[in-house]
Amino acid sequence: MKENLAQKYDHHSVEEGKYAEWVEKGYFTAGDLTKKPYTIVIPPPNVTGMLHIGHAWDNTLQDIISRYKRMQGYDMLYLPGTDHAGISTEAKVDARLRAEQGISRRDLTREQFLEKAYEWKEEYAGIIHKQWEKLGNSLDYSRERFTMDEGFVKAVRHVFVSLYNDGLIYRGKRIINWDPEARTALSNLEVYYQDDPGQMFYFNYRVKETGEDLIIATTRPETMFTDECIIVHPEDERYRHLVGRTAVNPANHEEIPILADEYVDREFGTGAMKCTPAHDPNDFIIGERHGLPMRSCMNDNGTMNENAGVYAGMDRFACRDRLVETIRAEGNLVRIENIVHSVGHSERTHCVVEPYLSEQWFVRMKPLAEDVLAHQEDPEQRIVFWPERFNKTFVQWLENIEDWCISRQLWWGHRIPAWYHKETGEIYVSEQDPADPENWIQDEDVLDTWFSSALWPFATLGWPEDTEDYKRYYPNDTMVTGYDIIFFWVARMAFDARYFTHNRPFHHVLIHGLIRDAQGRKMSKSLGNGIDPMQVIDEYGVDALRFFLSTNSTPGQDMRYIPEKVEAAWNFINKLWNASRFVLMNLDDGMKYSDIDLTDISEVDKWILTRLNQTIEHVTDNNEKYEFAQVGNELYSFVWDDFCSWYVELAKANLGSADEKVRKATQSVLLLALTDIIKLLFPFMPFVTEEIYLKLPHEKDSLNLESWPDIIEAVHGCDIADTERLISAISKIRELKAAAGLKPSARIHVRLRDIDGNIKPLSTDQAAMLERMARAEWQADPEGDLTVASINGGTIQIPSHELQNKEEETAKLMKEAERLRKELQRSEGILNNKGFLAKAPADKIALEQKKQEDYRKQLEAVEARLAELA
RNA sequence: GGAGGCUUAGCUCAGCGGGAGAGCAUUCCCUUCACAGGGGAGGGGUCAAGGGUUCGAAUCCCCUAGCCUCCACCA
Repeated sequence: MKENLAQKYDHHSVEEGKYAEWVEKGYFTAGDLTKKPYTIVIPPPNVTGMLHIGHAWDNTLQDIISRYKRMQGYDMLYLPGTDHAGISTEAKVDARLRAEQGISRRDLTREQFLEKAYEWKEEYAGIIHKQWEKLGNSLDYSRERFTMDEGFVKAVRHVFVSLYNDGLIYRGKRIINWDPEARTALSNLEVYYQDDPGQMFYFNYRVKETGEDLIIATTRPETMFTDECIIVHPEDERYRHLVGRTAVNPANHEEIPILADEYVDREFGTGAMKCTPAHDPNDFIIGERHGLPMRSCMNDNGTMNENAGVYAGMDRFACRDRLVETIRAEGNLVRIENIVHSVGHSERTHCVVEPYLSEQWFVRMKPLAEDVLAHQEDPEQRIVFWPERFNKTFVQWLENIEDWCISRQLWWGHRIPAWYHKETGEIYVSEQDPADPENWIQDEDVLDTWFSSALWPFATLGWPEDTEDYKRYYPNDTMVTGYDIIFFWVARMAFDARYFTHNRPFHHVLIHGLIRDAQGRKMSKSLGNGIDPMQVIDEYGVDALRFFLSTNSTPGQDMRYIPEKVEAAWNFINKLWNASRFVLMNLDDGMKYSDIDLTDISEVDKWILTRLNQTIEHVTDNNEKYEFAQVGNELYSFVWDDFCSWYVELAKANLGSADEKVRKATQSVLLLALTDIIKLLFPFMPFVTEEIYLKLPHEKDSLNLESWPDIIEAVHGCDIADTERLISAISKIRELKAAAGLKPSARIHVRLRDIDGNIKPLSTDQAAMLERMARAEWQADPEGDLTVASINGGTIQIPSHELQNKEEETAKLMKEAERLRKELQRSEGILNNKGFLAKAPADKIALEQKKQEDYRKQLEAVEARLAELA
C-alpha cells in the first residue's frame, strides 16, 4: 500500500518540525556564488515585545518574495535582525524595575541599568526567534544582526564622525521637543499632534510709562516667568507709540521691553504678543534676532525651576492653575476662553511635549536630502516605490526637511562619540576613545534609534568594512515596509546610503498599509482589539494566515482582519489537501516523477495543461509586480474550479478506462499539474505544500530545492475548443435539469453541435465524461422535438419530452435570446464603428468579430427553437 | 493651509479603457465513489452624484459630496 496523506488536513501536524529541518539543512543560507544574488533585509523588529499581526503581514510579503526568487534560481539572502529601540525598550525596562523592585532606572548606575536592558533584549530576541520560526520566514540566521552589536557600534561611530567632520553634524542650543516624562529630547517625527480642549488666557501687561494695559493672550501661562519682551508689529498704529517702552509682566512683575518685529500678525488676537524664547520655537527665532536673554523656567521633568520664584518645584500644570488664580486676584486676568487646539504629545509616553531650549546634537539635513532628491530623478539610481504614489510623499517630505535632533537623554543606545576636556572644555569627536581618558568626559547622551536603523541595509552586510557580503548583496533588491515609517526609516536609509555608499540602499520599496480590526479600527492596546498572530496560527495554521495576509490587499492599502477570510484560506488549503489525496490514491505504486509522459494525453489533459500554462504565466507576471491579491485569485480559481471541479472529475472517466495508455497519461497529467500547483503555492503556504510534495513522487529532498515551474511546451498551441464545449455542455445540461425540476440523476439524451450547427460526435472518453458528470447520453439522431440551448462554442439539443416543460423552456430561451441580442447589439455597435476599426488593436478587432459571429449563430439556433415551440 | 487614499452585490474587498467579479452571507437541490469545513444550480449591483475626453468609461480628466490618513500649524 502506497503512503497517502492523512485523512484529514491538520495544520498542527503538517507544520510540526518542518522549519527546524529546513534551517538545519541550510536551505535558507545564502552564498551560492554560481547564482545571481537577491537581497531582502528584514525590517528589524524592536526588542520591546512580541511580534504583532502587522509584523506577520510584513514578513509574509518578504518571505513570499524570498521563496519565489529562490525558486527562480537566485542566491537569495533574507537577512534577519532586531532593533534595540532606545526609548521604548528603556521605558519597558524601567517599568519592569518599578513593578518588580519598586525602583526606577535613576536608582541604578548606567552600567547596572544596561545590564538589565541586555537581559530584556536577550529574552525578547528569543521570543522573536520563535515567532519567526512559526511564521516560516526563510531567514539566513548565519547573518543575523542587532542594531547595537559590535559591527554596528563601529558603523555608527564611523557615520557620526564622518558627518561631524564634514560639517553635517553639529551641536547647538535649540528649541527641541522635550518629553518631560522620559526626560529626553525627541525629533519632530516623534511628536504627534492632537486636538485637545484647552484655554486661552488673556492678561494685562501694564505699560510702565503710560499706565495703559496691553492685553496679551497665551495658552501656556506657566512660561510667562521668562517672557523676555512684548512684540508688536512695527507698523501697527495702535502700538507704535509703545515701542521702546516697558511692560510689567503680571506673573512676576518683571519689567520687560516692548519691541517691534514683523513676525507679529496684526490681525491675530490683540496684535501684541509676549515672547518667551526658551519655550517656543518662533519666539526663539525672534529672540535670536533681537539678542534677547533666553532663560528657561522649567526643569527637565516638567516642574518649575528657580526662575518661577515661589512656584519652583511645582508641576507645570499645577503651576498654571495657581498662577492664573494669583493674577486674577491681582486684577490682571482679562478673560479665559475655552478652546480646542492642537497639542503635541510624545509618541512614546503620550505626555504633553514641552518646546524646550536645550543643547543637542543635530544632523544638517538639507544637503543630504538634496542628494537623494537629485538621484530620484535618475532612472538608473532612483528608489522605485510600489505603488508609485508614495514617491510623492517621500519627495515632498525631503523637500521640506528640517534638521534632525539626534541626541537622546537615555542610556540604552549608541553613546555619542564626543568627549569634553575636563580642564579646557575642548571637544574631541573621534571613532577612537581618547588616549588619555582620565582627562576627558564622554557626552552622556545616546543617539536616536533611527540613527542606527538608517544604516541597516548596508551595515548588516559588514559595512564600513569592504566585506564579501557587502560587495555581493548590496544594494538590496527589495525593501518591504509600511507607509507609516517612510519618513522615520526609508528616507533616512536613503540619505545615509547615498552619502556613505554612493548608491541607493535598495532598488524597490514595496509599501504595505496597516492592518485593522474587523470594524476598520486601528489595533491598539487600549482598545484591546489586537490580534495575536500566534493565536491565529494555532487556530488556522500559518499557511492559512499567510495566504490571508498576502492575498487580501493591494499594495499600499490598509487591510482588515476578517476571521472568515482566514477560514476561507483554510478551506482552500483543505481543498488542495483533498485533491492531493485523490491524486495520490490514483497513482500507480512505484510511479516516479520521471515517469511523467505526455505523448498520449487526451483532449481534457491538453485543456488542463493549457490552463495551467496560462496560470503559470499570470502568476509569474503578478509576482514580479508584487500583486499578490491577483496571484491569490488566479491560483484559487485555477485550483478549485479548473483543477478540482472540472479536471479531476473529468479525469475520473479516464482513470476508469480499460486502456492502460489512457490511464497512464491521466496519471502523468495529474502528477504534473498538482506538482506545478504546489510549486506555485509554495511561497504562500510553504508547510502544506512541502507535506504534499514529499508524499508525491518527487525529485528533490524538499520543495525548498525545487525551481519555479516552466511553461509546458507539449501543449503549446493546442486547440482546447472541444473540451471547453464539453464543459459548457455539462453545465448547461445541469442547469436545464434544475430549471425543468428534474433530479440531477435523471437521465436524458443530448447532441452537441459546433458554432456552425455541425453535429460534433464525442469520443469514447468524452461520452463517458458526459455520462458521469451530467447523466446524459450522447445521441446522434434524437427523435421528436428538440430543445436547443447555446453553450460555449456551439449549441446542444435535447429531446423536448425529456425536459417535459415547454413553458419553462420557452421562458428560458426568451431570456437567452434577449441576452444574445444585447451582446450582439453591443458587438455590432463596436464593429460598425469606423473609429473602432481604425483605432483599435488588430487582435481586439479579431476577437470582437469572432464574438459577433458566435453570438449571431447561437441566436439563430435559439430563435429557430423558439419558432418550433410557438 | 498642503498632500494622498477610499466610495463596486447584504458584509469585506479585487478589477482600473472594450462581455460587472471573488470570499462570506442568502435561495433551491444532492447520503456510498478525494473533500458535507463538500458537490450542483440560482438570486442579488443604474460600479457615490454631475460634467467632460473617447468609436467605446466602473476604469482617464474635471467638479461635488461623504468617510479616512499623513504633513504643516500664529501668540
